[in-house]
Amino acid sequence: MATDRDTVLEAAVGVLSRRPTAHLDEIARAAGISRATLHRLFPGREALIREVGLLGLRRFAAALDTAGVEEGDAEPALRRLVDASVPDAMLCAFLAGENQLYDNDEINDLWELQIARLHALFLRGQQQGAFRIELSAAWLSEAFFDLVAGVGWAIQDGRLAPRDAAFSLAELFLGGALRRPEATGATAGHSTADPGTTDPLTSDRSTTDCRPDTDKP
Amino acid sequence: MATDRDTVLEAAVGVLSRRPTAHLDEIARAAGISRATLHRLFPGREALIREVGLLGLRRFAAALDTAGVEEGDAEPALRRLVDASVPDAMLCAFLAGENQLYDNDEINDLWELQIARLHALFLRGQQQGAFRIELSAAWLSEAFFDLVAGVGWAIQDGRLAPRDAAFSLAELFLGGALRRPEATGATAGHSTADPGTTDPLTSDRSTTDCRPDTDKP
DNA sequence: TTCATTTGAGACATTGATGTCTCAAAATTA
DNA sequence: TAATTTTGAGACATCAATGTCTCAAATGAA
Repeated sequence: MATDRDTVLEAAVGVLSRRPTAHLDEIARAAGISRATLHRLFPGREALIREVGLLGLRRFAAALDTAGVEEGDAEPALRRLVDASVPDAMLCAFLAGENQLYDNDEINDLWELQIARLHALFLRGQQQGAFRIELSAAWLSEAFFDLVAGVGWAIQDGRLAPRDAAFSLAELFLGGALRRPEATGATAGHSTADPGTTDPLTSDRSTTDCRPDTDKP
Repeated sequence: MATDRDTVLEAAVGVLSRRPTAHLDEIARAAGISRATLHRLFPGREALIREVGLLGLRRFAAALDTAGVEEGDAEPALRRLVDASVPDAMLCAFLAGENQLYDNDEINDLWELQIARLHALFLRGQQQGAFRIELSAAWLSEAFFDLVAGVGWAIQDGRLAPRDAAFSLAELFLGGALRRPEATGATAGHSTADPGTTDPLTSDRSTTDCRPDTDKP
Protein backbone atom coordinates (compact mmCIF):
# COMPACT_ATOMS: atom_id res chain seq x y z
CA MET A 1 0.00 0.00 0.00
CA ALA A 2 2.47 2.57 1.11
CA THR A 3 5.51 2.15 -0.99
CA ASP A 4 6.47 5.76 -0.93
CA ARG A 5 8.93 6.82 1.71
CA ASP A 6 6.93 9.74 3.01
CA THR A 7 3.79 7.65 3.13
CA VAL A 8 5.59 5.12 5.25
CA LEU A 9 6.91 7.86 7.47
CA GLU A 10 3.45 9.24 8.02
CA ALA A 11 2.18 5.83 8.95
CA ALA A 12 5.10 5.50 11.32
CA VAL A 13 4.15 8.74 12.99
CA GLY A 14 0.71 7.45 13.70
CA VAL A 15 2.26 4.71 15.78
CA LEU A 16 5.32 6.42 17.16
CA SER A 17 3.68 9.61 18.32
CA ARG A 18 1.68 7.65 20.83
CA ARG A 19 4.08 4.86 21.58
CA PRO A 20 7.70 5.83 21.03
CA THR A 21 8.83 2.32 21.85
CA ALA A 22 6.72 0.59 19.23
CA HIS A 23 8.44 -2.32 17.55
CA LEU A 24 9.37 -2.20 13.91
CA ASP A 25 6.86 -4.95 13.30
CA GLU A 26 4.08 -2.66 14.39
CA ILE A 27 5.33 0.20 12.31
CA ALA A 28 5.65 -1.98 9.25
CA ARG A 29 2.17 -3.36 9.77
CA ALA A 30 0.78 0.14 10.22
CA ALA A 31 2.36 1.13 6.93
CA GLY A 32 1.01 -1.94 5.23
CA ILE A 33 4.42 -3.27 4.31
CA SER A 34 6.64 -6.02 5.60
CA ARG A 35 9.45 -5.54 8.01
CA ALA A 36 11.88 -6.46 5.27
CA THR A 37 10.66 -3.70 3.00
CA LEU A 38 10.65 -1.25 5.86
CA HIS A 39 14.23 -2.14 6.48
CA ARG A 40 15.04 -1.69 2.83
CA LEU A 41 13.59 1.81 2.87
CA PHE A 42 15.19 2.83 6.15
CA PRO A 43 18.31 1.05 7.31
CA GLY A 44 17.48 0.62 10.94
CA ARG A 45 15.32 2.06 13.62
CA GLU A 46 17.53 5.01 14.27
CA ALA A 47 17.41 6.08 10.65
CA LEU A 48 13.66 5.72 10.61
CA ILE A 49 13.19 7.85 13.69
CA ARG A 50 15.53 10.45 12.33
CA GLU A 51 13.70 10.61 9.02
CA VAL A 52 10.37 10.96 10.78
CA GLY A 53 11.80 13.83 12.76
CA LEU A 54 13.17 15.45 9.66
CA LEU A 55 9.86 15.06 7.89
CA GLY A 56 8.13 16.73 10.79
CA LEU A 57 10.55 19.59 10.78
CA ARG A 58 10.34 19.98 7.02
CA ARG A 59 6.57 20.10 7.23
CA PHE A 60 6.60 22.61 10.03
CA ALA A 61 9.11 24.72 8.16
CA ALA A 62 6.87 24.52 5.11
CA ALA A 63 3.95 25.62 7.24
CA LEU A 64 5.95 28.63 8.40
CA ASP A 65 6.75 29.35 4.77
CA THR A 66 3.27 29.09 3.37
CA ALA A 67 1.92 31.11 6.27
CA GLY A 68 4.45 33.78 5.51
CA VAL A 69 5.11 34.33 9.16
CA GLU A 70 7.80 36.85 8.39
CA GLU A 71 5.41 39.16 6.64
CA GLY A 72 2.63 41.45 7.68
CA ASP A 73 0.88 41.81 10.95
CA ALA A 74 1.63 39.18 13.51
CA GLU A 75 -1.87 38.16 14.42
CA PRO A 76 -3.10 37.26 10.95
CA ALA A 77 0.27 35.66 10.33
CA LEU A 78 -0.25 33.45 13.35
CA ARG A 79 -3.74 32.56 12.18
CA ARG A 80 -2.31 31.57 8.85
CA LEU A 81 0.28 29.50 10.65
CA VAL A 82 -2.43 27.71 12.58
CA ASP A 83 -4.19 26.78 9.39
CA ALA A 84 -0.99 25.68 7.78
CA SER A 85 0.33 23.62 10.65
CA VAL A 86 -2.79 21.85 11.86
CA PRO A 87 -2.76 19.34 8.99
CA ASP A 88 0.66 18.25 10.20
CA ALA A 89 -0.15 18.46 13.87
CA MET A 90 0.59 14.80 14.36
CA LEU A 91 4.11 15.28 13.08
CA CYS A 92 4.51 18.11 15.54
CA ALA A 93 3.20 15.89 18.31
CA PHE A 94 5.91 13.45 17.45
CA LEU A 95 8.53 16.18 17.53
CA ALA A 96 7.30 17.38 20.89
CA GLY A 97 7.34 13.94 22.41
CA GLU A 98 10.41 12.44 20.89
CA ASN A 99 13.22 14.23 22.51
CA GLN A 100 15.95 11.76 21.99
CA LEU A 101 16.31 13.25 18.57
CA TYR A 102 18.07 16.17 20.06
CA ASP A 103 21.48 14.64 19.97
CA ASN A 104 21.39 14.74 16.21
CA ASP A 105 23.00 17.87 14.87
CA GLU A 106 21.05 18.08 11.66
CA ILE A 107 17.75 17.83 13.47
CA ASN A 108 18.85 20.08 16.24
CA ASP A 109 19.86 22.85 13.88
CA LEU A 110 16.68 22.61 11.88
CA TRP A 111 14.66 22.63 15.07
CA GLU A 112 16.40 25.67 16.47
CA LEU A 113 15.84 27.44 13.21
CA GLN A 114 12.10 26.93 13.18
CA ILE A 115 11.77 27.82 16.82
CA ALA A 116 13.70 30.99 16.13
CA ARG A 117 11.26 31.90 13.37
CA LEU A 118 8.37 31.31 15.72
CA HIS A 119 10.06 33.34 18.39
CA ALA A 120 10.66 36.17 15.97
CA LEU A 121 7.01 36.15 15.01
CA PHE A 122 5.92 36.59 18.59
CA LEU A 123 8.53 39.20 19.24
CA ARG A 124 7.38 41.15 16.23
CA GLY A 125 3.82 40.78 17.36
CA GLN A 126 4.72 42.18 20.73
CA GLN A 127 6.52 45.08 19.16
CA GLN A 128 3.53 45.74 16.95
CA GLY A 129 1.34 45.79 20.00
CA ALA A 130 -0.63 42.75 18.94
CA PHE A 131 0.63 40.30 21.51
CA ARG A 132 0.87 40.68 25.22
CA ILE A 133 4.20 41.64 26.58
CA GLU A 134 3.70 40.18 30.02
CA LEU A 135 4.25 36.78 28.46
CA SER A 136 7.69 36.23 27.03
CA ALA A 137 8.02 35.46 23.38
CA ALA A 138 9.87 32.32 24.32
CA TRP A 139 6.97 31.11 26.40
CA LEU A 140 4.50 31.98 23.68
CA SER A 141 6.53 29.98 21.19
CA GLU A 142 6.77 27.05 23.51
CA ALA A 143 3.11 27.08 24.42
CA PHE A 144 2.04 27.42 20.83
CA PHE A 145 3.99 24.39 19.80
CA ASP A 146 2.70 22.44 22.77
CA LEU A 147 -0.85 23.20 21.73
CA VAL A 148 -0.20 22.21 18.14
CA ALA A 149 1.13 18.92 19.47
CA GLY A 150 -1.89 18.62 21.73
CA VAL A 151 -4.13 19.09 18.74
CA GLY A 152 -2.30 16.31 16.97
CA TRP A 153 -2.76 13.90 19.87
CA ALA A 154 -6.37 14.86 20.37
CA ILE A 155 -7.20 14.35 16.72
CA GLN A 156 -5.41 11.07 16.55
CA ASP A 157 -7.24 9.73 19.56
CA GLY A 158 -10.56 10.99 18.30
CA ARG A 159 -11.03 13.51 21.06
CA LEU A 160 -11.07 16.47 18.71
CA ALA A 161 -12.79 16.71 15.37
CA PRO A 162 -10.32 17.62 12.62
CA ARG A 163 -12.78 20.23 11.43
CA ASP A 164 -12.66 22.01 14.77
CA ALA A 165 -8.93 21.79 15.21
CA ALA A 166 -7.77 25.01 13.63
CA PHE A 167 -10.53 27.04 15.19
CA SER A 168 -10.03 25.55 18.63
CA LEU A 169 -6.31 26.09 18.52
CA ALA A 170 -6.42 29.64 17.21
CA GLU A 171 -9.18 30.77 19.49
CA LEU A 172 -7.78 29.30 22.64
CA PHE A 173 -4.25 30.42 22.01
CA LEU A 174 -5.12 33.89 20.84
CA GLY A 175 -8.18 34.62 22.89
CA GLY A 176 -7.82 32.45 25.93
CA ALA A 177 -10.40 30.50 27.81
CA LEU A 178 -12.19 33.38 29.47
CA ARG A 179 -15.39 34.54 28.01
CA ARG A 180 -15.45 38.22 27.17
CA PRO A 181 -18.41 40.40 27.51
CA GLU A 182 -20.30 40.44 24.29
CA ALA A 183 -19.27 42.95 21.77
CA THR A 184 -21.65 42.19 19.02
CA GLY A 185 -22.53 38.68 18.49
CA ALA A 186 -19.30 38.16 16.87
CA THR A 187 -17.97 34.84 17.80
CA ALA A 188 -20.56 33.03 16.04
CA GLY A 189 -21.39 29.52 16.34
CA HIS A 190 -19.29 26.83 15.26
CA SER A 191 -16.41 27.59 13.30
CA THR A 192 -16.35 24.77 11.04
CA ALA A 193 -13.87 24.42 8.57
CA ASP A 194 -11.26 26.76 7.92
CA PRO A 195 -10.88 29.88 9.89
CA GLY A 196 -8.65 31.25 7.27
CA THR A 197 -11.28 31.51 4.68
CA THR A 198 -12.87 34.83 4.58
CA ASP A 199 -16.12 35.64 6.06
CA PRO A 200 -17.21 38.94 4.73
CA LEU A 201 -19.60 39.86 7.35
CA THR A 202 -17.61 40.22 10.41
CA SER A 203 -15.28 42.70 8.96
CA ASP A 204 -15.95 45.22 11.55
CA ARG A 205 -14.29 44.81 14.76
CA SER A 206 -15.86 46.55 17.51
CA THR A 207 -13.77 46.82 20.43
CA THR A 208 -15.52 46.95 23.59
CA ASP A 209 -14.99 47.70 27.07
CA CYS A 210 -13.04 45.75 29.38
CA ARG A 211 -14.35 43.06 31.38
CA PRO A 212 -17.09 44.53 33.51
CA ASP A 213 -17.49 44.36 37.12
CA THR A 214 -17.75 40.70 37.40
CA ASP A 215 -14.63 41.04 39.24
CA LYS A 216 -13.25 38.66 41.63
CA PRO A 217 -10.90 38.74 44.46
CA MET B 1 20.93 9.82 48.64
CA ALA B 2 17.43 9.03 47.63
CA THR B 3 16.38 6.02 49.58
CA ASP B 4 12.76 6.90 49.72
CA ARG B 5 10.53 5.46 47.06
CA ASP B 6 8.88 8.71 46.09
CA THR B 7 12.22 10.46 45.94
CA VAL B 8 13.46 7.84 43.55
CA LEU B 9 10.32 8.17 41.49
CA GLU B 10 10.77 11.90 41.21
CA ALA B 11 14.31 11.44 40.07
CA ALA B 12 13.07 8.92 37.55
CA VAL B 13 10.62 11.43 36.18
CA GLY B 14 13.39 13.87 35.54
CA VAL B 15 14.93 11.37 33.17
CA LEU B 16 11.88 9.62 31.78
CA SER B 17 9.85 12.68 30.96
CA ARG B 18 12.41 13.68 28.40
CA ARG B 19 13.64 10.28 27.33
CA PRO B 20 11.06 7.57 27.79
CA THR B 21 13.52 4.94 26.67
CA ALA B 22 16.19 5.75 29.20
CA HIS B 23 17.99 2.73 30.57
CA LEU B 24 17.60 1.67 34.15
CA ASP B 25 21.25 2.52 34.65
CA GLU B 26 20.55 6.13 33.89
CA ILE B 27 17.54 6.25 36.13
CA ALA B 28 19.43 4.68 38.99
CA ARG B 29 22.28 7.11 38.51
CA ALA B 30 19.89 10.05 38.41
CA ALA B 31 18.42 8.87 41.70
CA GLY B 32 21.84 8.45 43.20
CA ILE B 33 21.41 4.77 43.85
CA SER B 34 22.68 1.63 42.24
CA ARG B 35 20.80 -0.42 39.73
CA ALA B 36 20.58 -3.20 42.31
CA THR B 37 18.85 -0.99 44.84
CA LEU B 38 16.56 0.41 42.20
CA HIS B 39 15.60 -3.11 41.34
CA ARG B 40 14.99 -3.87 44.99
CA LEU B 41 12.63 -0.92 45.28
CA PHE B 42 10.80 -1.59 42.03
CA PRO B 43 10.77 -5.08 40.60
CA GLY B 44 11.36 -4.30 36.98
CA ARG B 45 11.01 -1.49 34.54
CA GLU B 46 7.34 -1.97 34.02
CA ALA B 47 6.64 -1.62 37.72
CA LEU B 48 8.78 1.49 37.90
CA ILE B 49 7.00 3.16 35.02
CA ARG B 50 3.66 2.25 36.48
CA GLU B 51 4.57 3.68 39.86
CA VAL B 52 5.77 6.89 38.29
CA GLY B 53 2.48 7.18 36.46
CA LEU B 54 0.55 6.53 39.63
CA LEU B 55 2.57 9.11 41.50
CA GLY B 56 1.83 11.65 38.82
CA LEU B 57 -1.85 10.90 38.93
CA ARG B 58 -1.92 11.02 42.71
CA ARG B 59 -0.20 14.39 42.67
CA PHE B 60 -2.53 15.77 40.06
CA ALA B 61 -5.51 14.46 41.98
CA ALA B 62 -4.13 16.10 45.09
CA ALA B 63 -3.76 19.36 43.17
CA LEU B 64 -7.40 19.14 42.15
CA ASP B 65 -8.27 18.53 45.79
CA THR B 66 -6.30 21.35 47.30
CA ALA B 67 -7.53 23.71 44.62
CA GLY B 68 -11.07 22.73 45.46
CA VAL B 69 -12.03 22.69 41.82
CA GLU B 70 -15.48 21.50 42.67
CA GLU B 71 -16.27 24.58 44.67
CA GLY B 72 -16.98 28.18 43.93
CA ASP B 73 -16.58 30.12 40.75
CA ALA B 74 -14.77 28.37 37.98
CA GLU B 75 -12.20 31.02 37.15
CA PRO B 76 -10.66 31.41 40.58
CA ALA B 77 -10.89 27.64 40.95
CA LEU B 78 -8.83 27.25 37.82
CA ARG B 79 -6.32 29.80 39.05
CA ARG B 80 -5.99 27.82 42.25
CA LEU B 81 -5.52 24.69 40.20
CA VAL B 82 -2.74 26.32 38.26
CA ASP B 83 -0.92 27.20 41.43
CA ALA B 84 -1.46 23.75 42.84
CA SER B 85 -0.41 21.80 39.80
CA VAL B 86 2.59 23.76 38.58
CA PRO B 87 4.89 22.31 41.25
CA ASP B 88 4.13 18.89 39.83
CA ALA B 89 4.18 19.95 36.24
CA MET B 90 7.02 17.59 35.45
CA LEU B 91 4.94 14.63 36.60
CA CYS B 92 2.16 15.84 34.33
CA ALA B 93 4.61 16.11 31.48
CA PHE B 94 5.47 12.50 32.02
CA LEU B 95 1.80 11.53 32.02
CA ALA B 96 1.22 13.43 28.82
CA GLY B 97 4.14 11.85 27.06
CA GLU B 98 4.02 8.32 28.33
CA ASN B 99 1.03 6.85 26.71
CA GLN B 100 1.86 3.23 26.94
CA LEU B 101 0.54 3.41 30.45
CA TYR B 102 -2.93 3.38 29.09
CA ASP B 103 -3.22 -0.35 28.92
CA ASN B 104 -3.12 -0.50 32.67
CA ASP B 105 -6.57 -0.49 34.18
CA GLU B 106 -5.66 1.09 37.47
CA ILE B 107 -3.91 3.98 35.81
CA ASN B 108 -6.55 4.31 33.17
CA ASP B 109 -9.34 4.58 35.69
CA LEU B 110 -7.50 7.10 37.79
CA TRP B 111 -6.69 9.10 34.70
CA GLU B 112 -10.25 9.15 33.47
CA LEU B 113 -11.39 10.25 36.88
CA GLN B 114 -9.13 13.28 37.02
CA ILE B 115 -9.90 14.26 33.47
CA ALA B 116 -13.57 14.04 34.31
CA ARG B 117 -13.06 16.43 37.20
CA LEU B 118 -11.25 18.84 34.94
CA HIS B 119 -13.96 18.53 32.35
CA ALA B 120 -16.61 19.19 34.96
CA LEU B 121 -14.78 22.31 36.05
CA PHE B 122 -14.79 23.72 32.55
CA LEU B 123 -18.37 22.73 31.99
CA ARG B 124 -19.38 24.48 35.17
CA GLY B 125 -17.38 27.50 34.15
CA GLN B 126 -19.20 27.62 30.86
CA GLN B 127 -22.55 27.33 32.56
CA GLN B 128 -21.55 30.12 34.91
CA GLY B 129 -20.67 32.25 31.96
CA ALA B 130 -17.02 32.46 32.89
CA PHE B 131 -15.59 30.34 30.09
CA ARG B 132 -16.18 30.56 26.41
CA ILE B 133 -18.72 28.18 25.00
CA GLU B 134 -17.32 28.15 21.50
CA LEU B 135 -14.57 25.93 22.78
CA SER B 136 -15.69 22.56 24.01
CA ALA B 137 -15.03 21.66 27.61
CA ALA B 138 -13.22 18.58 26.37
CA TRP B 139 -10.84 20.68 24.34
CA LEU B 140 -10.28 23.09 27.20
CA SER B 141 -9.41 20.17 29.48
CA GLU B 142 -7.07 18.71 26.95
CA ALA B 143 -5.37 21.99 26.20
CA PHE B 144 -4.99 22.86 29.83
CA PHE B 145 -3.25 19.62 30.57
CA ASP B 146 -1.05 20.00 27.52
CA LEU B 147 0.04 23.41 28.76
CA VAL B 148 0.75 22.10 32.23
CA ALA B 149 2.92 19.46 30.63
CA GLY B 150 4.55 22.12 28.49
CA VAL B 151 5.35 24.10 31.59
CA GLY B 152 6.97 21.04 33.09
CA TRP B 153 9.18 20.50 30.06
CA ALA B 154 10.07 24.15 29.76
CA ILE B 155 11.07 24.38 33.40
CA GLN B 156 13.07 21.22 33.26
CA ASP B 157 15.01 22.39 30.24
CA GLY B 158 15.55 25.80 31.72
CA ARG B 159 13.47 27.62 29.17
CA LEU B 160 11.00 28.92 31.72
CA ALA B 161 11.74 30.31 35.14
CA PRO B 162 9.86 28.40 37.84
CA ARG B 163 8.79 31.72 39.32
CA ASP B 164 7.08 32.68 36.09
CA ALA B 165 5.45 29.34 35.50
CA ALA B 166 2.13 29.78 37.24
CA PHE B 167 1.65 33.28 35.92
CA SER B 168 2.54 32.34 32.37
CA LEU B 169 0.28 29.35 32.39
CA ALA B 170 -2.72 31.05 33.93
CA GLU B 171 -2.47 34.17 31.84
CA LEU B 172 -1.98 32.44 28.54
CA PHE B 173 -4.64 29.87 29.11
CA LEU B 174 -7.21 32.22 30.54
CA GLY B 175 -6.45 35.37 28.66
CA GLY B 176 -4.86 34.22 25.46
CA ALA B 177 -1.97 35.68 23.58
CA LEU B 178 -3.68 38.72 22.18
CA ARG B 179 -3.13 42.01 23.82
CA ARG B 180 -6.30 43.82 24.65
CA PRO B 181 -6.73 47.49 24.11
CA GLU B 182 -6.31 49.36 27.30
CA ALA B 183 -9.45 49.89 29.21
CA THR B 184 -8.79 53.23 30.61
CA GLY B 185 -7.19 55.18 28.06
CA ALA B 186 -4.67 55.77 25.67
CA THR B 187 -4.07 53.33 23.10
CA ALA B 188 -0.58 52.44 22.66
CA GLY B 189 -0.52 50.11 19.85
CA HIS B 190 -0.27 50.82 16.27
CA SER B 191 -1.53 47.97 14.32
CA THR B 192 -3.93 46.55 16.72
CA ALA B 193 -6.72 48.60 15.50
CA ASP B 194 -6.07 48.50 11.87
CA PRO B 195 -9.37 47.52 10.45
CA GLY B 196 -8.28 46.88 6.98
CA THR B 197 -5.69 44.25 7.14
CA THR B 198 -6.82 41.90 9.70
CA ASP B 199 -8.17 38.53 9.40
CA PRO B 200 -11.81 38.15 8.70
CA LEU B 201 -12.78 35.43 10.97
CA THR B 202 -11.57 37.34 13.75
CA SER B 203 -13.08 36.60 16.87
CA ASP B 204 -14.14 39.58 18.57
CA ARG B 205 -11.29 41.39 19.96
CA SER B 206 -13.26 42.72 22.63
CA THR B 207 -11.68 42.44 25.74
CA THR B 208 -10.72 42.35 29.04
CA ASP B 209 -7.72 43.55 30.32
CA CYS B 210 -6.85 40.42 31.96
CA ARG B 211 -5.22 41.79 34.83
CA PRO B 212 -2.18 39.93 35.72
CA ASP B 213 -2.09 37.67 38.55
CA THR B 214 -4.33 38.46 41.30
CA ASP B 215 -3.17 35.61 43.26
CA LYS B 216 0.47 35.72 43.24
CA PRO B 217 2.89 36.62 45.87
C1' DT C 1 4.72 -15.70 -22.19
C1' DT C 2 9.20 -14.64 -20.40
C1' DC C 3 12.30 -11.96 -17.88
C1' DA C 4 13.46 -8.66 -14.34
C1' DT C 5 12.43 -6.47 -10.20
C1' DT C 6 10.28 -6.00 -5.90
C1' DT C 7 8.03 -7.75 -2.04
C1' DG C 8 6.84 -10.85 1.82
C1' DA C 9 7.66 -14.45 5.06
C1' DG C 10 10.60 -16.67 7.70
C1' DA C 11 15.05 -18.33 9.68
C1' DC C 12 19.10 -16.99 11.99
C1' DA C 13 22.72 -14.51 14.54
C1' DT C 14 23.62 -10.39 17.06
C1' DT C 15 23.04 -7.07 20.24
C1' DG C 16 21.87 -4.83 24.27
C1' DA C 17 18.82 -4.16 28.11
C1' DT C 18 16.97 -6.50 31.75
C1' DG C 19 16.46 -9.76 35.55
C1' DT C 20 19.02 -12.40 38.99
C1' DC C 21 22.66 -13.66 41.53
C1' DT C 22 26.91 -13.20 44.79
C1' DC C 23 29.95 -10.90 47.79
C1' DA C 24 32.54 -7.16 49.74
C1' DA C 25 31.97 -2.53 51.57
C1' DA C 26 29.33 0.61 54.07
C1' DA C 27 25.93 1.91 57.21
C1' DT C 28 23.14 1.17 61.08
C1' DT C 29 22.23 -0.67 65.50
C1' DA C 30 23.04 -2.88 69.83
C1' DT D 1 33.52 -2.96 69.30
C1' DA D 2 30.64 -6.45 67.28
C1' DA D 3 26.56 -7.85 64.89
C1' DT D 4 23.02 -6.95 61.66
C1' DT D 5 21.32 -4.83 57.75
C1' DT D 6 21.61 -2.35 53.59
C1' DT D 7 23.93 -0.97 49.64
C1' DG D 8 27.03 -1.07 45.55
C1' DA D 9 29.63 -3.27 42.00
C1' DG D 10 30.01 -6.68 39.09
C1' DA D 11 29.29 -11.17 36.88
C1' DC D 12 26.49 -13.81 34.65
C1' DA D 13 21.90 -15.78 32.11
C1' DT D 14 17.87 -14.52 29.68
C1' DC D 15 15.15 -12.60 26.43
C1' DA D 16 13.32 -9.62 23.14
C1' DA D 17 14.17 -6.51 19.40
C1' DT D 18 16.94 -5.71 15.77
C1' DG D 19 19.89 -6.49 11.72
C1' DT D 20 20.83 -9.69 8.02
C1' DC D 21 20.16 -13.25 5.22
C1' DT D 22 17.59 -16.52 1.73
C1' DC D 23 14.02 -17.83 -1.28
C1' DA D 24 9.39 -18.21 -3.01
C1' DA D 25 5.63 -15.37 -4.53
C1' DA D 26 3.95 -11.36 -6.57
C1' DT D 27 4.35 -7.61 -9.49
C1' DG D 28 5.43 -5.31 -13.61
C1' DA D 29 7.78 -4.79 -18.13
C1' DA D 30 9.30 -6.49 -22.48
